[in-house]
Amino acid sequence: MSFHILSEGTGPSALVPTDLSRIPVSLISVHTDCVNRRVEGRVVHKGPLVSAVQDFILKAVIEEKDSSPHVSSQNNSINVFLLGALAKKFSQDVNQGDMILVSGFTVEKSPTASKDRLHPCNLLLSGDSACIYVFREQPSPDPSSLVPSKRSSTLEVSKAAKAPKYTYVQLGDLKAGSVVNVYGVVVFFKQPFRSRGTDFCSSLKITDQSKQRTICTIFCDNREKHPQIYQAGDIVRLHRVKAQLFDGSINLVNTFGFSALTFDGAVGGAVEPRTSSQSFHFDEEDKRTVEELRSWAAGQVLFPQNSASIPLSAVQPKTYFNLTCQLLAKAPVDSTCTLLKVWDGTRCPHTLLNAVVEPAVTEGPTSFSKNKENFIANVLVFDNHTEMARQLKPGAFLRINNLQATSGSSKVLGLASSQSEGDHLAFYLHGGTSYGRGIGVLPENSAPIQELKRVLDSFPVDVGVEELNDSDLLEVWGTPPESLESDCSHHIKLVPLSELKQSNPDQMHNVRVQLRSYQPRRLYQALKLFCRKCTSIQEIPDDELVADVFSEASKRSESCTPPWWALRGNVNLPGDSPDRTLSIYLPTHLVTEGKTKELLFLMGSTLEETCRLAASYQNVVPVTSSGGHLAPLDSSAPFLFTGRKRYYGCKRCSEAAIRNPSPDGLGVFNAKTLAEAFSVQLLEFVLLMKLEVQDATDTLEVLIWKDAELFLGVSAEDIAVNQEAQNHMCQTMDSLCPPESRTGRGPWLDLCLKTFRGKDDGGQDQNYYHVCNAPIIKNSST
DNA sequence: GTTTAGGGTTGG
Repeated sequence: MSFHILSEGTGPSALVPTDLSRIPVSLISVHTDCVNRRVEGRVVHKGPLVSAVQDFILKAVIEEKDSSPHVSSQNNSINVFLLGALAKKFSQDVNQGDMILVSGFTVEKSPTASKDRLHPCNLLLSGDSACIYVFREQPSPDPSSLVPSKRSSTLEVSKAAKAPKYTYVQLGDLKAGSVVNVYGVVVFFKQPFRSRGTDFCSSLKITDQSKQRTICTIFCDNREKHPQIYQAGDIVRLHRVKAQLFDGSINLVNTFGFSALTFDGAVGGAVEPRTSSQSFHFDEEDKRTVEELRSWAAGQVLFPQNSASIPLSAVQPKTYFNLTCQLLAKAPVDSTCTLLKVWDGTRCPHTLLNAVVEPAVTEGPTSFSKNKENFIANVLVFDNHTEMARQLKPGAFLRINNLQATSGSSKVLGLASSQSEGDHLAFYLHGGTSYGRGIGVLPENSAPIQELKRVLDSFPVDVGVEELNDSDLLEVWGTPPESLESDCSHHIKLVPLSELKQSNPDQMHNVRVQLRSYQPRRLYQALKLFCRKCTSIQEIPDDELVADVFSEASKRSESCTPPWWALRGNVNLPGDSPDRTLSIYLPTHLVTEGKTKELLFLMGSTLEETCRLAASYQNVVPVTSSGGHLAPLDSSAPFLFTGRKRYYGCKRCSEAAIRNPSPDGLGVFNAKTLAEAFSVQLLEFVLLMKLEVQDATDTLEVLIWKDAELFLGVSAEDIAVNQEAQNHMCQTMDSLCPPESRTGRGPWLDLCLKTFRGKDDGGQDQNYYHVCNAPIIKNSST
């Protein structure tokens, strides 16, 4: 790799490689032989430097001076992707408007050509052969970095090399009819709502140092394109809005080419633009403008106190308020009303309405621990807001504006309450958009949600997850399900083992026993994979087999055209093999958002390399190629690595394919969302053990499965990755079955056992015994 | 090359 800056009027032309033959941008195709070729053009767009493990990525667009009138201008502009150190140098030293010469590039098909209307190919610059020369009229601010040079004879440097410059109008200077760019502090806003036309409409009132308050009405066909206002005090930058006179005052409406950036309004905070725009201009001057607006606003009273959101603990009856909260569950009540169960980690001092709804129509948990129940607020959402409510996913973080706290007996049609009539606070989001009524989904990384999460994270975790029921278990052992009373309890009479053995199947018994031995002795072998769909229990593929799958896949892997939603790049492996470079694919939207650690598709790696990379990414999906497309590995291999965790799919129930994944309601990718996107039936870790127990009368082999986790006090998933959990499991088993004793010096255990009929290996009917709730440990015996 | 809304509370 090499990188040179030449300024006008100086420098040895010897530095410029004259042996490279120039290829016009318009003639570049994927079949172009790129050896000893050069491309020249002006940088018309310079993207942000994006870091991905050890590799940086930067996207730029260069435009070649129109060489022939027959060439359409769209073929004169081409995307250039720079990787590694070159991307970093480019980011530091190249400005929009510079002329550059590149060589040592490769050409690939541009997956975004139809969208960005640029050249059908991309140039890729990475590795040793890649080379960039930068020609600039003005000397660089740092003269020491310049090569003394005279103007190169191989290039013409045009005079007009200015990046587009935006000017901003103060709100006090708006003239009706003009299309302008403005900055302003948000003093009031309405979340996007469906208009009677084709678009969503949002409304904001902004102000600036001119003290003029201006209403902006934004029409966009989807919610994401609207300014992402989280709270009053946010700062917006609007490009291409039209000033209009209405009712004697000037307002602003978006017009063609509209784009919006929004910033948090807190003085001293990072100036980070939020936007759905793929590319936008943002420089030091913009940063200054935001900071000036912030400090100006800090000294003003711009909006009423109640514009802020208040915690549930501060809600007063008969008031309207704004709430920042997390959605826990939701259920439709009727065609005009939806119930949202939300919390913010604080407890409302007033008794809250406790709405009880049909579990069948509830999305999210249908019951909560008694303690948590006290923190949950029921929000009834009416009319136009139910459409938004329908799209919400439990877990999402919300900002609900203009909730009404109604005290007194509240009767909601079709909604049962577990409480007798009385004073209970109910929260209503009435229909309409007056006073900014509406629901907004806030991303997890937003300032209001970061604050909310600090409160929620300190809340004690609920115990008890959805568990497998007994019919699942019976199916696993191929036993026909029959009606079973599941009221296993430790209160029923103790039965000696000898008597138990004589009893009929499908019965529940309580026994008091000691643990004589258990299998597997190597406890990690107790770890299995369970498919909820086909209810099969499967072995975890061993590393040797998985390593083979990776090595086979690596042989088949060849660089392929990235799917439309992804970009291709390389990654240098950290550690001991500096020359090892692997192909990676990153979802484009993550790259443009700078979220390059969240999800990576990795090609051609070994198992060991995949594990190493998984340490620095949140989600690593190993891929190979098939017919020029990304494809998953054989399903014996984990389809996903997150940190030390590996996730497997069920061979029988998956139809795996690599597709564009969407994050969950919180904007994050996890095993569940990825499995869904790739049609992978996720396997769960479970523990399966055989215990040999004894009492004074007999010995018996029993199976323990779903309660093994309770028994051992660890989760199967933790056992899979966590040495501490494994140690804990060993210690527990040692204490229940002391290794020096084969005769029962361990504690007595009260177990509930269920008998069922199954087939043994030889196909013979046999009684099996299953531990069907968490054993109670009695005092140590002698 | 521009329809939609045009802040300000019925209440379930």
